Amino acid sequence: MVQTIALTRSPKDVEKLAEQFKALGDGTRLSLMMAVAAGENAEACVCDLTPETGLAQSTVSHHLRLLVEAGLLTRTQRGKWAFYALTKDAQKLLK
Amino acid sequence: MVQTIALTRSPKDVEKLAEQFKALGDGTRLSLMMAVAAGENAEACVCDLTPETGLAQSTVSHHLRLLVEAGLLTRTQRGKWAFYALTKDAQKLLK
DNA sequence: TCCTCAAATAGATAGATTTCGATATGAGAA
DNA sequence: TTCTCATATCGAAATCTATCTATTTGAGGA
Repeated sequence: MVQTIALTRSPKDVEKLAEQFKALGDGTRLSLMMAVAAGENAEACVCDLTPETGLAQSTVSHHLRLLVEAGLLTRTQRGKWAFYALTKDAQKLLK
Repeated sequence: MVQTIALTRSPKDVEKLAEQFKALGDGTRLSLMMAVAAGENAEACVCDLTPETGLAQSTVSHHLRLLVEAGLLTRTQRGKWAFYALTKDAQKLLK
């Protein structure tokens, strides 16, 4: 029998884990996560992330919101800019 | 800077990884993966998996196909039954 | 206060996904 | 070969998702 994270979790946790996998299950969002992780101090603002994707700013904002809701990114407002950073959960799933 | 699997991969690999996360990003499929991992010899046939989900047999078959296509399950025909087991990739992502 | 700029939200649309019932395939038994 | 059973495939419906443009919000500077 193979030991997995999943096997140690309750049905509710399975849904949460599925939500996190789903959030990572999109090329654009996975690239955003990589860009955040690669950023200075392991964080990045929307202004830096948007050009890298080639998508509209509103689309990037939408994807970042999904990642925050899934518990994979944190959002911090500093001046006019919003900075995103990986959560512990994200580091665990991506390491 | 946070070290991640993702950061070590090429754009093509990122798409493959995103596909695998996407496959795991559904409660039904994640539960199927858990059921397979928990099965005897870490494998299970559709006949065992279908009742657990409460879904139609054709729906379960469809989800299993997606998991195979993503490289997370293998399929082996033995007699009339099809047995599914986790791949190395799946064990890595779920451990 | 008023302007500017970064980011979020709203609303719309094209395309993808989940699910089902019905049918087809394919392996072993008779 | 013909029957049965496990699984896969087909076709359709409802729902969800990714993306855009346009607009709004909200923070700092003038």
